[in-house]
Amino acid sequence: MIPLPRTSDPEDAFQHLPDGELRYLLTGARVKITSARLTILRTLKSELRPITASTLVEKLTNACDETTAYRALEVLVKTGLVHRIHIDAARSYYEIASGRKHHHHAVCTSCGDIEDVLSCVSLDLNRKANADLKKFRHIESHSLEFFGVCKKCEK
Amino acid sequence: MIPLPRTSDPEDAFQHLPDGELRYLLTGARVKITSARLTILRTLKSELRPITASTLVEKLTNACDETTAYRALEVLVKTGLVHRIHIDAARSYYEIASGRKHHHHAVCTSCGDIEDVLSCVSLDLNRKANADLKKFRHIESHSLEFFGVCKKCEK
DNA sequence: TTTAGTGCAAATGCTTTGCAAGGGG
DNA sequence: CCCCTTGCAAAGCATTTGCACTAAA
Repeated sequence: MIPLPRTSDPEDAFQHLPDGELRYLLTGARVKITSARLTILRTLKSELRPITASTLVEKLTNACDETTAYRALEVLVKTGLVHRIHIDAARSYYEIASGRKHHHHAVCTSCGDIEDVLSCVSLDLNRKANADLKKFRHIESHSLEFFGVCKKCEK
Repeated sequence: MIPLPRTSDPEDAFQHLPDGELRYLLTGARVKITSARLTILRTLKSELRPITASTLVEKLTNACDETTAYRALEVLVKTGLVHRIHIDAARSYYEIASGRKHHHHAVCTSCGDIEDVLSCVSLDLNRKANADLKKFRHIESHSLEFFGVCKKCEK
């Protein structure tokens, strides 16, 4: 069996470009490749935890306007490339979705630090919830956040 | 065995008053009994689902100022008599806590309707999450919300 | 070339704050 | 009587919108 030439891989079309992978993701999501979207994806990818829109804009150091960031985030959330998280009412947090396994978050109620919860605490949660519901036929997703005081703040 | 006289029950001291139970709850929480707090508790108690601060204020029909409602809610959440829920970033939702079992919510992503999830989908969630965490010694609570399109909106 | 994205300014909506007056324990 | 709570007005922030301009496909 002859290996397919590398160029038959659609991802290759982007590999020689900067942000090749991100361009590929945006194309796959059927949205335009713009520098705001690329920069936001690149920034979120480098983050270890979810960040707020204003933190994001700071890190972009004027690569784009705040309004543009909100609009780009909206698009990225809709395409599923970015996840929006609701920890408190004050603001939304964003994290890269692509390439990450389903996970949850533990939030320090004192300093706000966030740690991922990778273990599968949530096996079958949607199905179990569904069994209990009258108004819903299908549950599509869930959000699960844990709260406590982290070790640093405990002291 | 002679039954204790009813007056030995501390709750009785409030039972003959309007909102006796609510007064008892506020006293137990060591906060002042004010008409704003009583009205808010009474209103939330009559609600079938969590409501926003502005919906609450509408229902109070000027029983108190909006600012007072926010301040009262703050106190009630701190005492644990009311739960604050973060479904989206736009606003907080509130529900009576007292007398209700631990439960979660299913939220319609189309119309915003909310149904309680009573079944125990979350057995041992905190402990399981804790086993996975480096930055935390104890997880104290969690929030779990389900999302889907309700039957009405499905059509 | 055509549609979608951008920047800037202004508006919106929820929530908080300052301050003087009022009410609960 | 003292302190906490209230009402009103104004401020604060995160987010959205309108509009003319620019850039992606």
